[in-house]
Amino acid sequence: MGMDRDRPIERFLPLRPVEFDVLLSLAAGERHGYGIIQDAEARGVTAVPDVGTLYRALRRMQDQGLIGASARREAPEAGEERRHYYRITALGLQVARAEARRLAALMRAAAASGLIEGVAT
Amino acid sequence: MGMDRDRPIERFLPLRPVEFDVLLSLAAGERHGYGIIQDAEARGVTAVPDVGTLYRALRRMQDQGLIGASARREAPEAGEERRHYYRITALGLQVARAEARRLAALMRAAAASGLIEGVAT
DNA sequence: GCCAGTATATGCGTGACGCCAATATGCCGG
DNA sequence: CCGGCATATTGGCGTCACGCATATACTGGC
Repeated sequence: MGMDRDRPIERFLPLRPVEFDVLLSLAAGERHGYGIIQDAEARGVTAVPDVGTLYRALRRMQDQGLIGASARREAPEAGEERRHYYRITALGLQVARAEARRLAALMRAAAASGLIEGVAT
Repeated sequence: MGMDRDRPIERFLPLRPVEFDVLLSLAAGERHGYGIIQDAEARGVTAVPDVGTLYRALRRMQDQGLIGASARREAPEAGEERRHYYRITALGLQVARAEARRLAALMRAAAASGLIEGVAT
């Protein structure tokens, strides 16, 4: 699987934008693909991932062990039969945290360069 | 140049990791390619862009009008003859700010999901 | 019946990526 | 003084991810 026994976390950084979107949504709870897109739409106006990009990213990230299929898939309620639910894995959580740290460092540098003005916490 | 008369800023979002690295370095002042790499190395340990990726991104971003060739190129001091200096453009600054806002929103969502612990401002 | 929304998947062409090698200069140690 | 390391940029090569479009299918409203 190309698992790279050592350096398991940094191997994935920097995450592609769509990948961080996915991990961010799944960190808040189980979601299906379309729900992740709706999350992105609700979060900010700009930069909603393309559907093709999203679904392919989901499969890729599943292969990499960053996310996994949810058990909810096995007991679908009414109206969600078509949905594929995903959950974040322990590895995915570690990677997401590492990426968040990277972005935080970037934001600090951005603030130091005067790139950020009215961005409240 | 494929300028896209309307929606000039959002067109570029989300920036690729290497592109934000570049704009971030140049927002702090003029730099040459290798200097940008050194900036990234100094900033955080992880995720330093590959040289090929960096130099290709520089040319691409110049074509897009995000960065421009510096005037310093015309009057090279001793030891910097080989260097190509770049500066951020007004457009590049706008794009960098928009991306910083996007990332800030992402960080807020990350914090809400408990992804961030010890990340001080 | 049709259009819009929900939900996932795939084909296609372009282009960005990571890795590596080439080129060239300056500097320092042995 | 010569080999190696840091500096500095460029190009080739193969792979892969992207954006766009289309296909499929179900639901609900008008």
